[in-house]
Amino acid sequence: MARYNPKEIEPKWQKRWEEARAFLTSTDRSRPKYYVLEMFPYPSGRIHLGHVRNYSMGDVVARYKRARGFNVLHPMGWDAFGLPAENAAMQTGAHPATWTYSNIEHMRAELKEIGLAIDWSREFATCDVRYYRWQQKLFLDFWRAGLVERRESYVNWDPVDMTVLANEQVIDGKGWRSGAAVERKKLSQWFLKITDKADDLLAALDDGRLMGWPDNVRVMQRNWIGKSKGLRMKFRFAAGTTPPNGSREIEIYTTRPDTLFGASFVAVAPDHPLAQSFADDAKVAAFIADCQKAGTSQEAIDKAEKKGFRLPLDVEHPFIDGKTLPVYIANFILMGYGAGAIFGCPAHDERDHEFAKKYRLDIIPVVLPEGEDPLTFSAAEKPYLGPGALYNSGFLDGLSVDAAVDAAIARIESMGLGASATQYRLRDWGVSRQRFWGCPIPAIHCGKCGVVPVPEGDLPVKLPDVDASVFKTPGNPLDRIPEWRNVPCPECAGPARRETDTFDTFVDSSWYFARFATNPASWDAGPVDREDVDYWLPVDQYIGGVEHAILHLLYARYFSRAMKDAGHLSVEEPFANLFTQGMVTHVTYKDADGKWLFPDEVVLEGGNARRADDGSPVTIGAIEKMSKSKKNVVSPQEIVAKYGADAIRWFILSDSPPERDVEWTDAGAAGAWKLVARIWDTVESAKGLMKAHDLSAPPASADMALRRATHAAIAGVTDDIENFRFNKAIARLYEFLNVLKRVEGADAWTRAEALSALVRLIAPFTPHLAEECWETLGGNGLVCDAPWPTADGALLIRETLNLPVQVNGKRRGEVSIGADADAKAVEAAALGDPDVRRHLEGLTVRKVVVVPGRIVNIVAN
RNA sequence: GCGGGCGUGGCGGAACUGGUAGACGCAACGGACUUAAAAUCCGUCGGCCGAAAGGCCGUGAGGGUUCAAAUCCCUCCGCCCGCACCA
Repeated sequence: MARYNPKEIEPKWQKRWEEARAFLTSTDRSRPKYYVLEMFPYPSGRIHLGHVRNYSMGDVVARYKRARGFNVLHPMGWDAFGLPAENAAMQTGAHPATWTYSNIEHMRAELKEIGLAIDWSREFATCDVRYYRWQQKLFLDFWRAGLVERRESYVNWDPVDMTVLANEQVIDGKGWRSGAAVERKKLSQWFLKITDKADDLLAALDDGRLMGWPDNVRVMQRNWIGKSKGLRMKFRFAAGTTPPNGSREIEIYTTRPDTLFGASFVAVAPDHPLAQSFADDAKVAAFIADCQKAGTSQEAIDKAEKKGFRLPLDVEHPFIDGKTLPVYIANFILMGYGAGAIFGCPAHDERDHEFAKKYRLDIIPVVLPEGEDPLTFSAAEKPYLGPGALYNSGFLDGLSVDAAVDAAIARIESMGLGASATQYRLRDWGVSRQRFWGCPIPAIHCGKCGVVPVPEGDLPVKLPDVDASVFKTPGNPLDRIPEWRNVPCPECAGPARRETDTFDTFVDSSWYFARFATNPASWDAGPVDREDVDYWLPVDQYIGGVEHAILHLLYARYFSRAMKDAGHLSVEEPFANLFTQGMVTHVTYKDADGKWLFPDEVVLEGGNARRADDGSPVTIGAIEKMSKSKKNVVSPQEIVAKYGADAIRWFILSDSPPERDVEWTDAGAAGAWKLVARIWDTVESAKGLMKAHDLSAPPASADMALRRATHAAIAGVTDDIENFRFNKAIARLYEFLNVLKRVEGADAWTRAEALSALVRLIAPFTPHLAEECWETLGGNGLVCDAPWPTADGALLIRETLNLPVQVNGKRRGEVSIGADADAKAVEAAALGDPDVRRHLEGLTVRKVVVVPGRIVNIVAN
């Protein structure tokens, strides 16, 4: 018997697929469509096992759906703009484009080795002019449609990467890439008005449009959007107190207008115009500076004391004549949320309580918890946040919290002091980045005409050709290329300059799925082909890491809405079903000096580990996500070279449920390789068996036990793939294989049927092996074109059942009985079973529960 | 702090959503083949008692509902993820 050699067999079939153009997207629109998409990779240079897991899952779905007769779109491309290319340029002196495209070359070859059923004719990189020119066009469309805004704002400035970060890219006060402490800086920025769509982005999470999304992702997005309903209202300054800016009143936002009678102060953010208007006062300026200096890191926030600065201002209480409240600048008020100002009710808010205690302000309880005595109840020690009845509250007395909220809003509205308002935590999406390696924002700044869009006829705005040496200087090289930057104004033809900001790369990845859906023949005619995208979208199955639960997925959802508004799409939700897969983990190793070691620097012996070179002891550490810094990485190339792509695909899907983390182990990979060899041995000994039999109708002599196992495997694997339970599908295939081995004496026809099914069932997981087996057995054509096997329902129904019998809930015996036996017959059989009778000795049967087809329980005492 | 999730053999995990707990794989152990090893094949593999048949216990802990609980309810304990001064 020839040993299975993946090194020869896998490239052979990859070549055959390519020659047969097996995975080109069909234009046949008579069949139902199925669009499978995995989040496209950033071309960092190498494929890692996380990619392999992601793309293997998508490939199983794609191949399975093809076999089920769907017209499948399964594309691949590159999220190719971004900082690492510029960092590489700085370090190695290679131009970002050179670096990026050479990485793509390399990674494409690596992906092809995995044997993915991808239509490579639709491949593109987001840094291709052919792609990003249409992104510029989309932006101009959005601009025209009023979805774009340019405004001055404080931005999160990453001093190491020298760029602006979105709020979402600031993690614990640090830049998500550089890890540097983020600073605040005021800049003119381009914004996409995602908050205009906040309501619909939120509504779709719950109204059934995203039923195919995991709950946790929907929850995360809901929290991120952070809708709250409340009241925007004004407090008038008390007579004799006026701020330097001359304003008469201050606007605040609250979700607890019911607690207005418990108000004891008003506070504004350090950035608030009111606070800023006192900036000439050295003490105020010092306080504000102090607030801004305080880090935004997690630790800083946790430790930060509530601090306030008492302004020489008071406001009138809206409901209580003659009562005034002091006004503070407070460090815990955020300018970016609500009105950047609040009223404080210390009795019913944690932060206000802390603040009031520090500055000895009144703590007036106005909500009485049920069962408390109004005369003795106090919130002096800690604020009360729960429900109750209003008291100490004039016209609100006796109302519930909810009713009081409404009543207070109504009163403020009738007084002309404010109106109910909805607030979102979500901010508009700042898309400007001060980087070279991104899509240029198509705008021109003219001293006379202001900010002017680049005329569509002048698109694309291409990145200039630059020498790689320009990246040695920090900052944005686009600022330093006058011949690119200086252009005539498109409106007045006077001297003007180009926008030198480029788009956040999340813009690039917000519409790539629509581009893939467009036939490449139409790629130069527009961003998308309307007919194509209307046919293919939404993506039927999107697969990727949960780390994109908020940013990428929210932006893409927004972009679909914007594209719909601009007339490019018909769907607002781009991804009908989302699957978030777990990470690939591996044990970590450290040597005696505490240095991380690569797995291949370590030798394992029993439960111990030593260094491969000098034999010194190694500590086996935690199982963690594979990362370069911890060196617990295994390269897919090595595994492919050792065991082949099929084994790697099989193992990475077999060991854990796909949504959970999977631990990569050498033993597991070796086990998968054994499985490949085992299937091959089984098939090779049955060479030509399929060709020798007409499988359309079973002969009378067919082995029923094997036929049942075959059809149970078909039904089970089908169900498991449909439900993304790849680990269970694989377990069933092992079971089936075990049966196949046990019944080696079965007749040839039934064995042919079994193997024909087996090979098609493994094809989505181990496609090369499946092709080789299919050919060996004498199947027609390629197995990737073969129809999915169908289970014969009649063979799934057992004629006789083995029913367990319990006595008082404990299993005591088993009866074999016809599947059609009625409850009486089952009961009689159960009571007649010798094992059962033994356990019933001396007892009186009180009740017999028969669960049809499942179990019998006899209650006796 | 708020929100979400999870706890099952030595390990990854099954258990048809209340019906035989531990499928399948990995590891381990025993055996066959071999000069030997690798590979392969056969077998054992939750704990305790027992020679065996069999019995008792067992799904983080404790309680409850039910003929029947890993699954539902309550109270704890532990772990993971997301958000976090959002008024």
